[in-house]
Amino acid sequence: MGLLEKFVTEESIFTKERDALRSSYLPERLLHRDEQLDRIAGILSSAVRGAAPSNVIFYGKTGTGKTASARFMQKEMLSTTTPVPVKYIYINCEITDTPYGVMQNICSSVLEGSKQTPPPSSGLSIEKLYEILVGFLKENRHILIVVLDEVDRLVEKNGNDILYPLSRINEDLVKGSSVSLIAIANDLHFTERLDARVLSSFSGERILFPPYTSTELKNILRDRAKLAFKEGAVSEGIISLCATLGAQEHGDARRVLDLLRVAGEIADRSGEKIIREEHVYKAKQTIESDCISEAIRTLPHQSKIVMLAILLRCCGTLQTTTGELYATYKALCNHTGLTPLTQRRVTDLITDLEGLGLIQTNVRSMGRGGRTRFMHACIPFEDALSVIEEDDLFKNLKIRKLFQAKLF
DNA sequence: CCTCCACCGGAACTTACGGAGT
DNA sequence: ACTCCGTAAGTTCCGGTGGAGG
Repeated sequence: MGLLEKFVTEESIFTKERDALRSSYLPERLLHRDEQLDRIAGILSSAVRGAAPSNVIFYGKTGTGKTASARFMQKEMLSTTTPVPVKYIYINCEITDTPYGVMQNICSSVLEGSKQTPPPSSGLSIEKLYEILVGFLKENRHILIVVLDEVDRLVEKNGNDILYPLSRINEDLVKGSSVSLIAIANDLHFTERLDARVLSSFSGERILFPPYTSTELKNILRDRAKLAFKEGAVSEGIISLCATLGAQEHGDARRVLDLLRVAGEIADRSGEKIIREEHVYKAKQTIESDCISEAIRTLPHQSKIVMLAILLRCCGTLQTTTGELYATYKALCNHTGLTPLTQRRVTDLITDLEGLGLIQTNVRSMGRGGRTRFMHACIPFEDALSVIEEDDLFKNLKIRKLFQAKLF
């Protein structure tokens, strides 16, 4: 029997619908989001009548159904006949995080199916792209609904550079064409960073997505489990365990679904017919350590060295300061042949590492001793070290020997 | 109350790069 | 061949800043 064959012949606990446990899966109906969907439908309904819907902000923490709701409305919208053609454009600003990228994305979607060639991925000015878009919308009546997911990222990086022109674009358009924005933000204080002029274009249309309660999470899990697993594979106890284990801090449906899916995969691989508690605990561990390894592995070289320096420094003393760290960092650069960055730049890398959850920092004043950032790694030393060692950059560097010899 | 340390962190500027248009 | 464009990464400059010690 071939290596893969046994996985085909062997009975799986999954049905063909195992994707129902992925956060990208769009169910027939979204549980516990009726109120939000009603309001969104109310706002977007003007598009169905051929008028411009107002701009709207969705806000709420991760895994509260914001993206799913936006996608859900997209499906609804596309299955409705409208007097004016409606284009629904989804942009994830985590991926497309530059003003040019957003503008190019919109233009390409709008020009899709027309004779005009879509604008290139670079080379033109943003004003040019704006002209292309306005020009097309003036000649062809269209209602555009642009979803900007993770918009916080875009605003954090570029301020109101792109949101401002987009929220004002209707002033340059003729009757019949319009552009409406759906901004999706994780940060509840997102609006504070917005320009007053941009904010006013959202005129109070804000929809809050509160965290799911544990009962709601269980309903969602049960709903999806029914699709993804064969009957009897998941007990009520497992549903409850996933709901509590996966959502300690807030009701994040994504994480809870991931947990059940991975637990299912673990059970499946060990050839069991039902998911047991130990599979869920194992899944939680797997997900966590995979996250950390992936975060470290994808770090750029310079950040890896900074991370390594923190690990080495913290191993003996539990925490370290920027000054100490920078000295170690420079020593490591010497050993690896990389040119060290300035301390200013390194502090930014430290901030990045904290953002990834790999380290924790806090600034503290020591009076005459100055003010500095104290930091410590919040991941297991050995795990992190072995991931870093995989990098070719450190092939010739005997990290462990250096560490023992205290060469930095 | 003032000083002064050792950094923090905002902002502007520089460099490098890939691509477009002419 | 040359200029212009946007973006990413990094540098330079510099005005803070919390609180122990004088």
